[in-house]
Amino acid sequence: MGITKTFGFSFKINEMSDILKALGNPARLKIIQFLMNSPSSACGDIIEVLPLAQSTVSKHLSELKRVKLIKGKSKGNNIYYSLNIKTWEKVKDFVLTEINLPKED
Amino acid sequence: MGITKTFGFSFKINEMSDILKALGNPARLKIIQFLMNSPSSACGDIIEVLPLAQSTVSKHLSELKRVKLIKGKSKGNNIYYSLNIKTWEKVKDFVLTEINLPKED
DNA sequence: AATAAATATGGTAATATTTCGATATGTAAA
DNA sequence: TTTACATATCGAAATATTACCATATTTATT
Repeated sequence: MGITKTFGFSFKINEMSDILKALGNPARLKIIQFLMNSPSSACGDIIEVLPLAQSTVSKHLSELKRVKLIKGKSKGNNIYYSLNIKTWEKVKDFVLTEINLPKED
Repeated sequence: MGITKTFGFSFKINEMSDILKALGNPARLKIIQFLMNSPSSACGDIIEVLPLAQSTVSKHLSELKRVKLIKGKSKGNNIYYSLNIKTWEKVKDFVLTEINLPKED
């Protein structure tokens, strides 16, 4: 089908998998990494570091905005993107605490 | 297209986004969570906790195996799956250190 | 108001993903 | 070696994703 079943899963699992899916793409992951190193970057600067067309990058930014991993602010002629720390912390918390490693290997 | 560009991205970004993509699905994320709480579970037990057909779960397990998030061991009539700690640690490291949060918000 | 610059959106083609039922394969037991 | 059980694979249909070009929108400047 191509349609992901969400019924029968907890809200938390669905929410987190949605965020992780957004991170599961080279372009989007690189955008996140870029924004970590260069907080509040103009859209144009992000486009520059990616090997993709402007319109493609724009769509990736939209997707990251949708899951609230980033936020954009208009300033003059540009839009400056920055990370949404809250969501990133959510990911960290999930990876670190929600899912606990067993003792053995 | 549906085809993800990997050319122009570092190996690390491509590798990590591949792993994160595998985690970015409710069924697969739940499998991981389940294996955290019940290390070394029989395939059948995993199938039981998911609202999906057996064949569908099998494919999700394959995908998790492909990115080395889990490993399976035959034992008698069953296959027991467990987490691949190394890969999970890789994810944790990436989230914690490769990507550093900026000070500001 | 016209122009320019930055970014988003629409349209579309190619490919990927998810799901299921049916079937195949493997593994142990009778 | 038949039977039963557990798991994987096949085949197919529906939908999703990614990418691009072309164009629209937005915002500031002239």
